Amino acid sequence: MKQRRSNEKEKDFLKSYDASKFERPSVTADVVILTLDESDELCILLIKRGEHPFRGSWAIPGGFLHAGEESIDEAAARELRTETNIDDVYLKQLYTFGSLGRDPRTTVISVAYTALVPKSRLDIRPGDDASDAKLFRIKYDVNGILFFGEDVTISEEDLAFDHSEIIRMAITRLRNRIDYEDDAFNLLRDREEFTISELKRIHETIKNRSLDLPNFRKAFLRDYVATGKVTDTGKTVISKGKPARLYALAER
Amino acid sequence: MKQRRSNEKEKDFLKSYDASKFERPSVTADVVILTLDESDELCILLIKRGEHPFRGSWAIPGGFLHAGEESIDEAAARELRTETNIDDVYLKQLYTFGSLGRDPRTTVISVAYTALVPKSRLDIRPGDDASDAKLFRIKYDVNGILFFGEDVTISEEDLAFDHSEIIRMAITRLRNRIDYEDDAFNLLRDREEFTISELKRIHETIKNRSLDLPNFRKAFLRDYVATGKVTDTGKTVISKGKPARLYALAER
DNA sequence: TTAATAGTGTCTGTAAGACAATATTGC
DNA sequence: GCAATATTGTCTTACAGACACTATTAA
Repeated sequence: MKQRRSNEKEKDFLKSYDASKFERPSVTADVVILTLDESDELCILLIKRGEHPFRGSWAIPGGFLHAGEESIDEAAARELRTETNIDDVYLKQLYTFGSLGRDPRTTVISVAYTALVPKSRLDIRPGDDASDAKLFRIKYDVNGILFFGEDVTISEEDLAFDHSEIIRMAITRLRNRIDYEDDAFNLLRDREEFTISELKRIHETIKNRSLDLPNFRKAFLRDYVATGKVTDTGKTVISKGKPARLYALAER
Repeated sequence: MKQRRSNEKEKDFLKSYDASKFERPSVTADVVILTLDESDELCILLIKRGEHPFRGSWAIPGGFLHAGEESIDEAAARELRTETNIDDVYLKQLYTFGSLGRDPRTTVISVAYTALVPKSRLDIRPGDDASDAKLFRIKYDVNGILFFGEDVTISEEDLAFDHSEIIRMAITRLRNRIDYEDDAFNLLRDREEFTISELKRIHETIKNRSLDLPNFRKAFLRDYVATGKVTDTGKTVISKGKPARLYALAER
């Protein structure tokens, strides 16, 4: 026991003094990129891995931290940019995943981020380590989440690594945040003007349940219009019934 | 080895294939260990660093991940055990800090955790990399947080690395969680039985503001007693005024 | 008795949710 | 006119907070 303790001690000393002498884990920044399609359904960007491990499996985009050259937040932004050509959107750290064996190669610590992106700004292109990149519609099933691509449908178990866990956490977090943060607007920021019904539909998508329009409207007027976060444009738009009033994000 | 198509591509390939050829960051698990003292004031365990960098400065306990031997959660638990001889308490991941230059040596990614511990279970002993370890009372000041030790008082700026930021985030998170999670009980779990006033005082400490006892009581009865999480022992305890009823955590 | 603490009751304002009723458009 | 959608209004319930009031102990 004593002996073991002094071994420990030397290891710690050397580690803090010259960390390069010791095995270090790899660190990746992985990004759950969410958007809404034309029907206001929730979509996620997945890439098809071009390299081992999990070559050929779908995964969320991510890549190794360029240690010394960038912060972990910058690594996440770089991954987002690489995959979608987007800068400057909602991008927040989600959680860090570091179970043993989550990567079959070696110890990989994955710092996961969530990005909320207006679809119109997406310019999808597979990064160097991917053979394909696609948007998938997210649907819920008794067995979990299904991902509907244009020509493929995959389930949670098909995803590489523990990415299904990461995605589930991202969706849960978004659901919990949407009531008291302005996240929904980040998903539609390209839409200059919008109606209450449109915003309600987005909330319904994220929460995966239907909402009462009169009550939603009441809360919207109280929390966004009365507080000045959103302004009434005075304009209306006509679709099938009574014209709806158009609102817009207030200037900042 | 593949043909060189672009520097980026080759870099990525090698990184994913043989990550040891590339510079990796060091990863640490750091733990904000919080407890309450006899006066129900919030305290934090800080260690005095015995090694460079920041040798001699106070810091939260932490250490390098033993890559391949433990998960990041296990590393945090190990750090907690090393410093306090405690296992099996509230220990949750807080946030991951990975700014450039947060450690002067090299890139260090720090996965921070929060531990809530009953003081009676604390058995403080400096780890191998520390020359001292002490509890400090947390006090708020116009300039930030002050830490009162038995014979030292330090301020946020005296802390090593970005540990003041980590501590502030831990306290903020605890404050936001205490209303809808049962965290407060984890800070007093050794106290078998407790009165409503005692629990209220803990909430006041964490929120750093005074609460109304009748209203606190109402919420306590509704959220804890009526739901069965806490049982009324039927006993009372006398101090200075009317005897107070004793409650206890329900058996699990 | 008084001081101190515990506990009860009441009132107000606000928010969530169910849902009825009305308004304005295209057809 | 009718169907569809938007908007307004009403009612109930729940919770937060302020605060008056009562209860029970020690000294």
